[in-house]
This record gives sequence, C-alpha cells and structure tokens, in this order.
Amino acid sequence: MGLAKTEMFTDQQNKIALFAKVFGHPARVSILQHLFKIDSCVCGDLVNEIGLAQPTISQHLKELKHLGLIKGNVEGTSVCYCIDKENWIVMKTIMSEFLNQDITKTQDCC
Amino acid sequence: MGLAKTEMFTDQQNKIALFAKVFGHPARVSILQHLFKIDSCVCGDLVNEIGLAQPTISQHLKELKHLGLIKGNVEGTSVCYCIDKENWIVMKTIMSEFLNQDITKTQDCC
DNA sequence: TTCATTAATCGTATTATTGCAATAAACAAA
DNA sequence: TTTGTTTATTGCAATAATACGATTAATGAA
Repeated sequence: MGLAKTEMFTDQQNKIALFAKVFGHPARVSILQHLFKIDSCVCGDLVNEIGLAQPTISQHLKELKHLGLIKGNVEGTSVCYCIDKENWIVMKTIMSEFLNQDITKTQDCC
Repeated sequence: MGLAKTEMFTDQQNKIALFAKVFGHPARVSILQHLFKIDSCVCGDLVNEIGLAQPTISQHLKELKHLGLIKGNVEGTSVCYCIDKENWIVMKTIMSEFLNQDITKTQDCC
C-alpha cells in the first residue's frame, strides 16, 4: 500500500525513521556535508556543486528544512542555508542512542 | 523520476544513504531494537511483537539481511535472526563519521 | 506418507519519492 | 517601471517502497 503504518510504533521509533529517511538520499547527504565543509553559509551554488537541477535541489533543501536540520536566510535574491546546530545535536542524540545499543550483551545467532 | 542518481555521488555518500534508508522505516527500527533487547536470538515472533503481517515482516527482514545488519539461522521450521555484530560496527563507524561532523567550526546563518 | 507449522516468494494494489520543465515570486539594478 | 537574477512552486512522468492475500517451500511430527 506504500503507506507506513506509523501508528503502531513508538514516537521514538518514528522519529528515528524520519531522521533516517531524510539521510536516505545521497543528494541530501551531500548537501549537509557541503554545509559543514563551507563553514560560512552557502547559497544556491549547491546547484553547481551537486549536479542536479535547481528545482530538485530546492526540494531536497525543503525537506531538510522541514525536519529542522538546516535553516535559510534570504539575502537579496539569493537564500543562504546553514546547519541548524541546536536541532542537529538533538537529532544526533536520538540517532546515537539507536546506533550505540549495547552490542556486547547480544549473543550470536542461536 | 523516482530514481536516485547515485552515479553523481561518492561511494561514501551512497553508503550512508543506503544505511540510512534501511533505518527509514519504523518497522525495521523496531525489529532491530527487539533483536538488541532479546539478547538470545529471535525467530518469527517478530510478527506478533510488531503488528504487521508475516510477508511484510519477512520482507523487512530481507532488506536488513541484504545490507548485512542481521543474519538468520534456520532452526527446524522457524528461522532465528540476530544482529550481525561485525557489520553493525562497520555501519556505526560510517554513520558516526557523518553525524559527528564538527559543528563548532560552522558559523551560524550569514 | 500425510498433516501441521513456519517462513519465503509471488503478484498486485496503493502510496511515496525523485527529477525536472515550466512558471511564478521576490528582489536588485538600471 | 522594466529587466535580469535567484529561488520556490506547480504539474507531471517514472520509479521505488509498503503492505498483504495467496501460494510455495521446507521441515518436524504423527
């Protein structure tokens, strides 16, 4: 049915899945890495940096912004994006808790 | 077009996206958390634990197995799954590098 | 062998995602 | 105001993902 049954999972599980989903496309990974690398803010030259069309990049930026991982500032005709540090840390906490589950306890397969 | 243009990104970026994508559904998050919690191995009672139909769970398990994050052992008529520790650590390294990019360097928005 | 149990696979309906051309919107400069 | 520049939005085509009924495959028990 193509529709994830979110209501049968915990808020935490859904939150992890939402963050993970936004990282689930290399273009968005690339955008974020670039925003980290260029530590001054970056405008739509992401379109040149990455090889995708302008509407495509704009759409990916929208998703990242919607989740709160980046924020954008209008500067004349262009828009300047950067990592939202506060929310990035919140996301990192949630994801790390999931990734760092204690593996030493777990026994090997039967 | 519904088709991610993976060829224009680095192997690392695609790898991050692939791992993230598999975490991008709460059912798979839930399966993994359960396999961590029940530190002895777990069979298809994941179907009871989570509320999805047997073919659906089987499909999610297949994706997790395909990425190497879990492994399955046949035990009579049932199959016992567990976390693949070695690959989990590899995944964790790749994801952590991405999540732990130095945020202190980054300036705020313009 | 026959029957029951469990899991995988197949087929298919439905929704989601991706990508971009075309267009609109916002703004600066002339 | 008009013109050019930049970004967002719209609309649409194509592929991917989700879910599950029906079926098959594999195994153990009777």
